[in-house]
Amino acid sequence: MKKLEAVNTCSFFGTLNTKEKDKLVSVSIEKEFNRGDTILQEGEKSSFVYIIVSGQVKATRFTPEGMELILEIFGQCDIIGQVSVILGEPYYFTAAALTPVKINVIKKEEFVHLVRTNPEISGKAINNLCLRLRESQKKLEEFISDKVEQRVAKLLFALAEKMGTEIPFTRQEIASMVGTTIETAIRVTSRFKEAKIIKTSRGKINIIDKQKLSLIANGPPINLI
Amino acid sequence: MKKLEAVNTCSFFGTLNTKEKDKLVSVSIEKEFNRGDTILQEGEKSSFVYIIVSGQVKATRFTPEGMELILEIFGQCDIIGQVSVILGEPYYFTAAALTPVKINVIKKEEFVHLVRTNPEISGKAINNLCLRLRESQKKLEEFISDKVEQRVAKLLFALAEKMGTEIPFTRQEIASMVGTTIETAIRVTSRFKEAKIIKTSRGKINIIDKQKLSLIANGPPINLI
DNA sequence: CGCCTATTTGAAAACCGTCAAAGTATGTGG
DNA sequence: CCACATACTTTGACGGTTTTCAAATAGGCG
Repeated sequence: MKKLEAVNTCSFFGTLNTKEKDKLVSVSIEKEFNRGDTILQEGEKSSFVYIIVSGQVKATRFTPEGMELILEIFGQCDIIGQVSVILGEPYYFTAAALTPVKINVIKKEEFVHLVRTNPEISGKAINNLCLRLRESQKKLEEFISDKVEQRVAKLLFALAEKMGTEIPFTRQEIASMVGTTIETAIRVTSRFKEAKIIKTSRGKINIIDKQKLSLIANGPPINLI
Repeated sequence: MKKLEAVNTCSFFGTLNTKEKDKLVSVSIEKEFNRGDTILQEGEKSSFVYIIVSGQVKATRFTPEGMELILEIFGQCDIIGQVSVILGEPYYFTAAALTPVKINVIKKEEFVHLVRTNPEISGKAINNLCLRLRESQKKLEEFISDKVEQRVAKLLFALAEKMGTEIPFTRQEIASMVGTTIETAIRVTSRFKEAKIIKTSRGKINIIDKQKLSLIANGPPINLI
């Protein structure tokens, strides 16, 4: 009964009764992915939702010019493909594993039915969508009012809050999250390193001075040199 | 029974039975606003949702540097304040009437109860949130991959689709919708005018050549001069 | 007519993307 | 254990787009 793992772990399904959980488990398939694996691809017909049991997943889109944009990072209990399934459109982004990932796959019809018939679940879905909408709107505002340096500082600060002071992303991924090029991301992080705010190594960043980071993120531009 | 107007007009409430509609009407208050009036203010406690019966409303935020950003334009049947009410946070933006507006005001508790107990309504809410999330994510991508000229072209094209070829916005509002300054908005629209794509007058823009607009919006940069 | 707001234009500077080239860690196979 | 391949990181120079600051013009309304 390994599949119960997701159902029991995820707050999203916490309120189901035993019978409902059993049904959910019976219609779901468990899959595993390694770092880098593609879970679903932009443009594919959206026939399944994917519930993350463990691990992290990035949702990316590629602009016509080939620039990667990371829209969201999903973690435990997040549901991937929900919006596309509900809107009846092809998957909007490509989802790829950032770490080894365990996932429960549920058929579109089962998921929709579950959301339709279970008020607790639809309530959770509404909450979740509200949070994501806010996040997206906040990012929009950041793009308009912040320089790249501030955006990177905000990102690193938020990631540090969420996953600890060691941040396992490449400069390219940092760039894709703040919507810039790898070169500028490197130049910005290099300045942070100069200022002893972070330490860098291949594929990861360690936060040393979170306070200074939040100063840069929120305050006016600060002269780092 | 004027208040029934909103309830009957809005697809959001179309599936309620008579008794439910009556209840909704009994707990809502009808209000009217003139262009420029503030309907709700960012930071206020979110105690009501506002259902637009007629007219248009802009949702704006001001960056710390005083730059205005128009997040969304709401129209008939849209619900303002929904996300803030559901998340239990203060209003996230300021809503101001773009035209004369009729609105039904509903208490937070009544609205939440309605969404919780009526599966049809929660379904509609989920749909609505999914659409808004997609919109927001698309805008994010635009900011990263498009120049101002393309963003303005996209905006004008979309507005023309939605409200006809006469677009009743000032250059400042155009600027706030695409996240730029009024000066660049003016420079871009002036170039469009040169190229006979639009005509401009104080506070409004008339679209002449929608096709060329969509070329600029989607295609590669085009030399206008 | 006079005032207020919206629009316009110019010039300089900031910020960031692009292109090109080189350096450096990590792992693999011999 | 070394050498090589690969991917990640770094740096410099240049140019294009957009912001900023400043000042002038024009439309609409009482």
